Amino acid sequence: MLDIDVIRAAPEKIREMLIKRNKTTERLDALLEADGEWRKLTNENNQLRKTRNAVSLEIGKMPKGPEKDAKIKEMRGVGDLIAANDARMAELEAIRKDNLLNIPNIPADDVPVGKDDTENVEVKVWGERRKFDFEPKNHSQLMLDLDMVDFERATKIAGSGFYCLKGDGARLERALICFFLDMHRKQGYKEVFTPIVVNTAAVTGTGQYPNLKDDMYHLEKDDLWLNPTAEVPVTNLLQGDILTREDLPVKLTAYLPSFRREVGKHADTAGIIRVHEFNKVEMVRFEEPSKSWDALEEMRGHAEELLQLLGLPYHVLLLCTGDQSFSCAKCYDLEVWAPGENRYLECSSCSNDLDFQARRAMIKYRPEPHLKSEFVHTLNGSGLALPRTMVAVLENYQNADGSVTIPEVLRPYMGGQERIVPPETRKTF
RNA sequence: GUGGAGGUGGCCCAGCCUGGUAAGGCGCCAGACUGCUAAUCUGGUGUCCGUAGGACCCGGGGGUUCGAAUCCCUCCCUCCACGCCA
Repeated sequence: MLDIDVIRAAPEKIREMLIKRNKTTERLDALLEADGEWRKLTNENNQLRKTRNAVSLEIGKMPKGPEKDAKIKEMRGVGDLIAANDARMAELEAIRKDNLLNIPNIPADDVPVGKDDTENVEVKVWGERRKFDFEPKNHSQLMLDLDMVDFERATKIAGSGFYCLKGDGARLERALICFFLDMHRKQGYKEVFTPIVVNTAAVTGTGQYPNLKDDMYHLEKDDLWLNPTAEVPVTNLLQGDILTREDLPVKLTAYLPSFRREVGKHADTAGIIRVHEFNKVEMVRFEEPSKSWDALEEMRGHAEELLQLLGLPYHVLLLCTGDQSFSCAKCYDLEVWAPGENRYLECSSCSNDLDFQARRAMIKYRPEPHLKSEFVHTLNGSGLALPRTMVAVLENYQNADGSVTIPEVLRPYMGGQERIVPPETRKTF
């Protein structure tokens, strides 16, 4: 959520921003109109209340009689006027809030202007793409051949778009999670494990609600949402808090399942690249405003380190204005190379949201004990999304005989195992 | 789920029964004073509209009233006890 004062001061800058982001400006116009009328009525009601407060005090001291009755009657009329204004103001505030909550963050100055994902800018390429002397399989085939996954049975119990890992598939998943969390701990993040369902205040705080509400699973009876990304529960842990400067930076990491309805996105890929439920390890940071840009670069480095230690080639994209998500001011995507797919797969997004989420979730800090509290800056980055990392591991580390070599950094988490090999006999489990 | 207690500025807490427009303390800041960053005294320390000034704020929402922290309804949360339970 943007600062209404900033919008009032320079509405034309906000208009330009929306156009750069490839968004309409209707909401801005509606917001400004509602705000103008709201301010007018606010002043009007302030005057009416002032009168009523003074007269009410007099009434309390007056003796019974026609004079007192007349005053009471007069004040009853004033009360009606106030109530009428209040009703209109409530409407205006709802309009204002609805529009304010639906206006995206302002892209940082160094974010390239572009209409969609074709105009993102590649800022870094890391690693050598492996040259295969055989035709590399895609992950789906590998996982089936190695008996690591069962799509049908997952569909049976949950529907299409879900999958069940088994055997070395499940163990590799767990190894990756443990590796990511251990690395983030070394990088200075404190591990948390939060609830996987969150309330509407939480999804509003980080900006998924209302504009992405159709992509989240909603538990109607309890009005709760299934976690769409760990950014939501983890960032909102500090909802409503006022931190001290000594508290900052707060660096948290969490492993959490994430749920996406993926409405309108057809499953263009068989396998586990786009699914309704997937695991993700996330980094979330709360920073002093002056330090958030450095923190973004550092956090991106933390995510990159994981891919480097896994020995997976990747590149880094700086997202353009048209492809940026709603809440962020600047965002890098890390895409890992998947030779079986013959393309890059997005496995991390690292963004600085500035005070956009903090203003929604009321997360503040006091620069000094006597100074007024200010909003913190929030950042989040995946480190990393599991399914696509697993795809990259399997496809990059596959061998001609159909086996997969386990990257060295993961072996301690798999009891020293070095390879995943096809099963000798096929049994149900 | 049942019963009880509770939710008041950054923190603690009074006021509620009996409606009259939020007291006090701690912390922090400024000023005064004093050898002193200590003690003491004075003032400041929530949000909104704003030039002034004013309005609002007692967990959220609604109601009664000229006037609600206070009375009524409703929802949420916390603590304690009991119940149920992985």
